[in-house]
Amino acid sequence: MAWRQQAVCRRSACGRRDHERATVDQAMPNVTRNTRQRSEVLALLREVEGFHTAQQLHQMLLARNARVGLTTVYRTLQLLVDAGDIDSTRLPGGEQLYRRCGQSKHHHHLVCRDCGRTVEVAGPAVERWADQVAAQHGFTDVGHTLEIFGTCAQCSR
Amino acid sequence: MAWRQQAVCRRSACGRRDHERATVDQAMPNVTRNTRQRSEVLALLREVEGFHTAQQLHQMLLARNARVGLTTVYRTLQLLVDAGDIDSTRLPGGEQLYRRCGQSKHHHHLVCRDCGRTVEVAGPAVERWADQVAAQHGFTDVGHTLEIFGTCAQCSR
DNA sequence: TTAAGTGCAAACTCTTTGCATGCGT
DNA sequence: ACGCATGCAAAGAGTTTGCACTTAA
Repeated sequence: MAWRQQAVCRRSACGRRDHERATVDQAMPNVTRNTRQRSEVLALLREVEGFHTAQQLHQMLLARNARVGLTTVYRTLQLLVDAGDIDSTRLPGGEQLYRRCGQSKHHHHLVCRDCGRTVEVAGPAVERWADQVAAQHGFTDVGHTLEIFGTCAQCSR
Repeated sequence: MAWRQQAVCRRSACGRRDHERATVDQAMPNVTRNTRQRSEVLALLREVEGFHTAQQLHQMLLARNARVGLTTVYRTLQLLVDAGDIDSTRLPGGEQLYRRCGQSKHHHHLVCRDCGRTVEVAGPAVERWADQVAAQHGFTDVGHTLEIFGTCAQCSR
C-alpha cells in the first residue's frame, strides 16, 4: 500500500493580496488562465468563514447560480493549496477541508462535530514542540496536523 | 453534508492484559463471542509493530493463511477501537490506521511519509493545552488529533 | 437451539482521471 | 489558432451495509 506523498498543513505563505477588490476578474496566482469558474471559486472562498469541504463549496456555488463543475472545484482547490493560498486539513471522517487563509500566521482549528463551526486557535508552543520532536528523531521536511474536535456550546444544549 | 459523529483520538484505556499468552483462544474484551477470525486479528495485532490500515492487516492475515474476510477485519477493528483496546488515527491521505496500544498513556505519532515508520511521542502539555482551549470556547466532549509528518533519516538519504 | 458473527456482493462517499468540447490569451 | 481549462462520466480507493449462511455458547 502506497503511503501518499502529501504535504500536510503546510505553513502557509498565504500571500493575501488586496481582498477588498472582490471583483470577478481578480487574478489567480501561479496559474496561467483566469476563467469564470476560478473566479467564482475564489469569490466564494473570500466570503465564507472557516473550513468547508469541496462538496460543500460546490453546493454553495450551485446555490448562488454559479455554474461550476465539481471536478473544477476540486482542481481549483488543489491548485490553490499547491500555491499556498488556502489551507487544507482533513477531518477524522476522512473528508478534506479547504479554507482561505484568514491569518498570515500558522494556526490550528477547533471544530464543532455537529455544525462544523470553526474557531481558529494559535499554538506557537505546539509548533515548536512538534518541530523539535521531529528533529530529535531525525525527521526532516516536517509538517503536522492538529485539530481539536468537540461539541460547541450551541449544539450541546 | 453531515458532519460525522466520531470520537477522535480517544484517550485509550488500553487494558493490556498478558501479552505473553499469544494463544489463539484469548478472549476479546467487551464482546460476547470469541471466534477464530477475531482471534486471528488479535494475534496479528499482537505481533505487528506500529500502525497499519485495515487493508494491510487483511493482507497480512491472508499471507499467513488466516482466512478472514475484509469486512470482518473492519468490524473487529471498529469493535476494538470502541473498546479502547487499539488506537486509531487517520493519515492525511484519508486512510484509517489501527494499532495495538503499546503504552497505557495517551500519545501522538511521528510518521514517516515515505516508509510509514512510526515513532510514538508523548505530549502531555499539548493534551492540556487542547482541552483548555476547547473549554475556553465552550466546547464539550473534546478530542483531538495530532500527527507529525516528515521524512525519516533513512528515507531522506 | 438461537442469536451473534461471518463474508460475499453491492452500495456509498469522496476524489481523481480520460477525453471531447469550450474558451482565454 | 493554440492549448489550457472545463465538465461529464467513469474509474478508483476505502469503508459500510444487506442478507443469507455459519457457528459459539
